[in-house]
Amino acid sequence: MPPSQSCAGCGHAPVCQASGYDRPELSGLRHIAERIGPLRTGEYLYRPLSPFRAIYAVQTGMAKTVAVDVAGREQVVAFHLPGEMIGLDAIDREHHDNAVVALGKTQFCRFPFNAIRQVATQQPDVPWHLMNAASHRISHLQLSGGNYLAEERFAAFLVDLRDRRASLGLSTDHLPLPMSRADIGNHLRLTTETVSRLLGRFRQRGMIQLDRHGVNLLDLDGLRELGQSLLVH
Amino acid sequence: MPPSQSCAGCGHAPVCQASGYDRPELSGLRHIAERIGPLRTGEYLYRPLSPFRAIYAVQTGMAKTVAVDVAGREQVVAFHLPGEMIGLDAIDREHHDNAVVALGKTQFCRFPFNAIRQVATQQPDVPWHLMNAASHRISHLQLSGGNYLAEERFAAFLVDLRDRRASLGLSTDHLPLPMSRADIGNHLRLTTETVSRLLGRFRQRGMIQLDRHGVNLLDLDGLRELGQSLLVH
DNA sequence: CGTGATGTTGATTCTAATCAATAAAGGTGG
DNA sequence: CCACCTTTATTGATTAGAATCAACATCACG
Repeated sequence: MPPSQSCAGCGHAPVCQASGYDRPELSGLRHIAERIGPLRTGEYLYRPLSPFRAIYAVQTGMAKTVAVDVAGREQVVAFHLPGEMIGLDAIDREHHDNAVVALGKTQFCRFPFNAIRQVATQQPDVPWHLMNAASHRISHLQLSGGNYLAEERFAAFLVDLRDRRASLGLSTDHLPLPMSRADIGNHLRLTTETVSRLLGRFRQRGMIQLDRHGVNLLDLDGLRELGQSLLVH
Repeated sequence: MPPSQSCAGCGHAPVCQASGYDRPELSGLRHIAERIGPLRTGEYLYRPLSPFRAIYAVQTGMAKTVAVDVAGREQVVAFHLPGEMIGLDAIDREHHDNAVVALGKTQFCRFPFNAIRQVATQQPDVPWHLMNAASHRISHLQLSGGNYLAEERFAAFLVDLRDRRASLGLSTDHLPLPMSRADIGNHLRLTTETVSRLLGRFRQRGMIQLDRHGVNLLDLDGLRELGQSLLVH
C-alpha cells in the first residue's frame, strides 16, 4: 500500500490545526505529508543509525524517543502527543542517533526532508515554523534538565502532559499513560519503584486517582504548584 | 558609540569561519552583525523579560545563560564559547525567559531578528543554518539531561568544553574556567563542594592539573572514557 | 487458566547534599 | 605595596533522597 498523500480528508485535522499547521503559509507542508502506520506497541518508527530523510509527527496515539548511549544505556528523551514534531534533533545529521517507538496503536505523518526544503523555497515561513518548534523544545529541555526533587519533576511531568493535551483539544480529565513505569522513570531520572511510590503518595493525598490505563488529576492546582518551577509559563 | 556594522575587518573571523559563517550563502548574516561590548564579569547581555529582538553570538570571551524559575532558583543552562549562538530558545517568544551574563571581559555579535528574517528572504540557507544550530543544541540537551553519575557528567563537561574549543581552533591544552565552581556545579546539578571534590579526585588520579584560571587535561582519553556516554559522537 | 511481564511495597544502601570549618584569592583603600 | 575584608574554594563529618535489593501482587496474553 503506497502511503496516502496530503492531509485532504484526514480525520485528525483538529490537532494539526491546534498545532498551527492550518496556516495558509504552511499549506505546502500539508501536501507532502505521508501517513505511516498504524504501528503497535514497541514497534519502531526509526532506529539509531537509520538515515535521516524525514521529520515526523504523531497523528494518533503516542510515541517515545529513546537515545541509546555507547554503554547501551537507554534514555527516554521525550513522549510525543499528536501533532508534535519528531526528529528535529537529527536535522544537522546524516543519521538518527535515537529511536522512536510507538506506545499503543499509533499513526504518524511523515514529512520528507527534501520535500520540506523544496516547499520552503516557495513558502519561507516553513523553516521558521520548524525553528519555532525547535526553539520551544530547547526551552523545555533547558528547564527539565534542572536540579529538582523527584516529586517536583513528577508533578511537572503530569501537568505538562495535561497542558499539552489541553492545547491540542484532547481530554484533560483523564491522562492515558500508555508507557511503562520504567519509561516514565527513565525519562524523569527515577526508578520504577520511585515512580510507583510517587503515584502512591499523590493518590494518598487525594491529588490523583489511578486506574489501569492512566490517571485522573483531582488536584491540578496542587500538582501545578509542586511542579511550577519546571513548567514553561 | 554606534555599534559597528558588518564583519569586515573583524579580528575574530577565524572562529566564525570554524562555525561555518563564512559560507557565501550566509553572507547576509555578516552584513547585519553589530558588535556589543566588551562586557565585564557579571554584566548582562539581556535579562528575563527583556524583549526578544536579536540573536547573539559570543565574539571573544565566554558567557553563561541562566534561567530563573518562579521560586527564584537559578539554573545555569549553558556556557558559551566564541561563535556559539545565543538566544535560540526565545525565537518563538516575545521576551527572553533567561539571562545571559559575561564571564570575564566578553564581546558579542548581535544579529537583529528582523534583519535575519529579511536576509532570509534573499538567502534561504539562513534559517536552515539556525535550524542546524538548534538541532545540535537539542541533541546536546537531550544527552545532558540523562541520568548519569556526578563523575561522568563532570568528565563529559570538561571533554565537551575541550572539544568545542578544538573545533573553534582555540587552545586545547589549557581550559580557562572563568566561571565559578558554583556555576559549574549548578550547570551539572552538583554543589560547589562536589565540584571541588571531583576536581580533587581527578587531580589525585593525575588526570588534570589545576591552576588559578582553569585546568590542564593530562589524561584526555581517560576523561573521555569516563564521560563517553554523555558525549555526542 | 497458567505464566511471564509489569507494578507495588518494604528494608537497606549509597551517592551527593548539607552542615561546618578552614584556606586561599581578589579587590579596596590607605 | 600591603593590610584588611569579602568572596570563593577546599576539605571533613553527617544527613537525606532516591537507588538498590527483595518479596509479593497484579495484569496481559497465549
